[in-house]
This record gives sequence, structure tokens and C-alpha cells, in this order.
Amino acid sequence: MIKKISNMDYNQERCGQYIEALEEERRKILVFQRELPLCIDLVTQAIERCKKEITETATDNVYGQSECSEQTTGQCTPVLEQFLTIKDSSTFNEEEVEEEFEDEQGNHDPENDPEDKNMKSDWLKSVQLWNQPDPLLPKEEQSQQMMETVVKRDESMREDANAMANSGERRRRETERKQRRCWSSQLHRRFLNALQHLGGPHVATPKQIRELMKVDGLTNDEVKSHLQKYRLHTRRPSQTVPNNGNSQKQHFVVVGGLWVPQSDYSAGKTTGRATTSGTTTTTTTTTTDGIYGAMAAPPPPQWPSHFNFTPSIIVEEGSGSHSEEVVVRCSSPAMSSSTRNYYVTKN
DNA sequence: TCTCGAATAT
DNA sequence: AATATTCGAG
Repeated sequence: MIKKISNMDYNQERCGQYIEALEEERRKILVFQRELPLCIDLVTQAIERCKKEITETATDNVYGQSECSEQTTGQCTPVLEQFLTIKDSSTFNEEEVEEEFEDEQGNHDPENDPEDKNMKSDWLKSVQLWNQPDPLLPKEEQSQQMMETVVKRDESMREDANAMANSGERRRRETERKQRRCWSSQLHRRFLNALQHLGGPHVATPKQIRELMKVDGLTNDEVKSHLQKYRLHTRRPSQTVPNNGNSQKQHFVVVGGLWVPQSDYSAGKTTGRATTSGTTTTTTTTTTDGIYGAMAAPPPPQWPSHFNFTPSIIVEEGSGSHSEEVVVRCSSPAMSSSTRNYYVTKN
């Protein structure tokens, strides 16, 4: 009996914590009210639901309690768990996720972290929570996933969810924007890989990149957009911004049109070089005169830390068969010269 | 019609 | 700043 009660208390407490978590979550996504109205709605409903359950639980007698302990643990808490676990577990059911991963968590917070900057890291974390799962999943699956978590929680919500999903879809078809694709570091790494294989950002084409990335659900437009950004950042960052202080920064080398930390490059750790047999350009140049002509010696622009644009370019090492020569036809106006063939060797 | 890159919008 | 959307060109 006592056991039961304490058990129940425990469940209540857990539920309480869950509610808190939800409320915090809600606070966070409130910022995106416009973009995620449904999310907010869902979270709100979840909160209410839990609150309701918790009060019912409190007032109920032992039977109610035991029921609740099943409800709370069976309905309430699991949701939390699902939300929390989505991040890591569900992400990679995929076949060829090969490499990736490892450094992901490891590298992430090299600078500092503990608890002080809670706000920020917390926020980021929650962003990741939502964004991370998608890289390799088609969007539909994702939203479906989300719906499922909710639906599972309570049958009565099903209509709601469906209705919302429908109206959401409809709305989207009409006016609403696409769900933003978040370029997780993994996704970005794939992007870089593809880029490298294709001979650099200025010769790679969105479609080619997308095909090379082999990421489910990734669209040309998304890649195009990302590529545009990448190119912009890759260009010589305005000289007017003197990186005072940071002059002791790493030296970078352009490899296959990608900025690579010199250390990485010269250390022989060179992941994969783009051996250009191009008639005009030598792809492997030093910073002093990059292949972008005007782009002299700027260290790569600062990318969102997690992007590590100083690519940890990982050439797909997974399948041993890699070593073939890929001939990539490149025609890029950006290169200001005619079509060239790049021979890229993978290792 | 498709793809691209640049410009622009959110 | 990051991503999406639009637009004109090829």
C-alpha cells in the first residue's frame, strides 16, 4: 500500500516534471508562434492534458491511482520519453549513415558549457530536438512521427490531430511556407562531402549535390539555398572586418575549392584531395591565391560553430570499394571559363 | 520544362 | 543569420 502510494507520488512527480518541461518547451517555441502554430497548440494541449490527469490522480483513490500510474506512466511519461529520445534513437535507422556521428556530440561544446549559459545551450538543445531527427527522414515521416506521439497519448486527440494535420496541409499547399530544413552538422557534412566530390562549391550543382548526398527528402531547392549560403560565406569575407586579435588563427588551404585547415591538409590527414587535371586551374592552391581569384587569403568565414566549415571533410570511407575515379563534368559560369572536367579521386 | 544562380522575402 | 521563395536566363 505504502509502496503504491509512494509509487504514485513518484508518478505524480514525474508528471509534474513533465509538465514543467512541456511548459518550458512551450515558452521556447512561442517565439516561433507564427511558424509553429500547431506545435504550440499541441504542446499546450499536452500540458492541459497532463495537468488534468495529475489533478484527477490526486483526487482519486487508490484505484484511480493505480489507473493513473498506468495512465501517467503509460501515457503521460512515455510521451516525454518519446520526445526526448527522438533525438538520438530515431535519427539513424538508416542504412548508410556510416560514419557521421562520433564527433557530433564530442566536438560540440568544446569551449564551455556547464550550467551558466543554460539559456543558450538549452535553447539550442531544444532546437536540435526538433530538427535533428529530420536529416535522414522524409518530412512526412517526421511530422507523422510527431503526430503519432501525440495520438498515442490519447485517442480523443486523434480527431484533433488529424484535423490539424489536414488543415495544416491545406494551408501549406495554399500559402504557408515549407517547413524549414535545418542543416544539422551531419547533413552539412554530407553536403561537404558531396561538394568535395564534385570539385568544390563553385562547380558543384545543387542537383548533383543532392544526388550525392542521398538524403531522403532533401530537395534541390534546399540544397540550392544552402549552397548559396555556403558560397557566400566562402567568398572573401569583407576585408573591412579585421579579425583583430584572431590573427593567430589557423591557416587555411583551399582544397578542391573547399576551405580546409592547413593542419588538416598538410598533416597528410588530407581526407580526399581533388586532383584537378583541369587545363586552367590547379585546384590545390594555397591561400595566397585561391581558385576564386579575388579570394585571397581569408580564413574561412565563421560558420555556425557546429558547421565547422573548416570541413572535417570526411570522405566516405565506409565501403571499401571507394577508390574509383569519378569524373565530374563541370560547367560553371562562376568559374568564368568553359566546361572542364574534374577528376576527383576518392580514397 | 527543368535547372541554375542571384535577388529577395520571411 | 539561416532558410525559403521568386525571378530571369539558358
